Amino acid sequence: MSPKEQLEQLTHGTATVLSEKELLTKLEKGNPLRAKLGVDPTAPDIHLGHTVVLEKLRQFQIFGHQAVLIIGDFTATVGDPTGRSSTRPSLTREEVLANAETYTDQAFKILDRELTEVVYNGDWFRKMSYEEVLKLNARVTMQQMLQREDFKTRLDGAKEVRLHEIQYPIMQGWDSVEVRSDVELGGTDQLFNILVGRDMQKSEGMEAQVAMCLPILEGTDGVKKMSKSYGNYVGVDEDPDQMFGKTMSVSDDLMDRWYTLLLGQERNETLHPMEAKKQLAFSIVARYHGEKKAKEARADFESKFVKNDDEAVWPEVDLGDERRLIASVSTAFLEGYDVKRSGGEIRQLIMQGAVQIDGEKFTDVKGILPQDVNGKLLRLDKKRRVRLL
RNA sequence: GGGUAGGUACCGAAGCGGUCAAACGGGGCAGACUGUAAAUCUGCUGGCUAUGCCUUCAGAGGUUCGAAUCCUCUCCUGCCCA
Repeated sequence: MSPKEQLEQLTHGTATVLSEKELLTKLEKGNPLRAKLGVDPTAPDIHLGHTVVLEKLRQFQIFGHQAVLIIGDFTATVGDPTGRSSTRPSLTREEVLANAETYTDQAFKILDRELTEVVYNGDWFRKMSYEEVLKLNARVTMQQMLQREDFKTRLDGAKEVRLHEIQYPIMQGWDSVEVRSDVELGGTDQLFNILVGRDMQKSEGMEAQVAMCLPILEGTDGVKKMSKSYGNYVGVDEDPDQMFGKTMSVSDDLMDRWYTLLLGQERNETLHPMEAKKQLAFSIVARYHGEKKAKEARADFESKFVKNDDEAVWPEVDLGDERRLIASVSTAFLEGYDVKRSGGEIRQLIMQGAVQIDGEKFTDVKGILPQDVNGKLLRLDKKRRVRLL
């Protein structure tokens, strides 16, 4: 493939590339590029948001370039302030290392393990002396740091900004020097950090890396970026049914975003939106679990929510001798869905008629279930039911 | 270091001696409607063995019949000054 063709494919789907011209020049040299991606194992699970950039890195691999995955075991203990409205909690080293392991395992669902160079930035940062740290700090001005939107809003909004937080971009930048990256990938929110990397490399007499930013994927709520801490994520490790279900719950607008960012294609406007969404959900599940599981997930979804099929498979819960409504619903949530609901929440569900058996609503908070419930479906809310034993 | 304003439920923000489990907004959850969409309407949103009981208004003490509200000390943050 010619450098020009590569350039075209590599930049496809990106939000910003600084600069395409530099990237082309690098490609024209004919050597494999070192493509860097830094990840902070602050949470162990990789979700669809991460996959946007991971898939891009995978593309570099396919084209014969060297993927360099930096595990920010050191930076994670600081916490990336990017886009944050408050200081991140610091993680202990143990937590970080544990997270790192599950993280890489999941990342290799997308990347080729054999072709990926994995490094830990603690390897160089832990050895650094204060003197060296100062030297790095001298290369960035306070003004540059303060230009950042996230810091500015926090300062204006009288929110604290801790000094260690401004170290983050500096450290990320230094990573680029250590791994001698030619390109650094990241979300658009990483642009500033990646640019610091360019400065760092230049002042070390290296050729500056190209910054390649990918769009940020919104989470299931359709507003905030997908993130574990916002609880709006779909993890690549989630079971097929959940993946399918979560995708089905997104808004139509968001579906379009997911189509372009995750599948790299546009949604078929001639289809009914729901059908289009089912296809999206199918593709996502198939990518991480295979076509077979995806088909099953779709069939399962349809029997549960479209056909309202009595034969559908629901979690099974044994109530034992318990027949009091509140207690029964509580154990159903806990054992069937691993969800803790307080008595108050359950009372609400009951009063509003969410709790039903065979279409019969139980609206009395002090109510009691019939003695013989064996095999019956207990409806907990719109989306959840359990089969009683 | 000095001055000053503050720390209230998931978040923002009222309350400034009893009627406060704490207004209001956002978020969240649920019901109706639907396509597990959007919009809209409605209800709920500290916990419980629940016409009552228990734990909350930064923390620890204290005053009072009674405190989120008053006093003392401690911790934390903003702003101004140095």
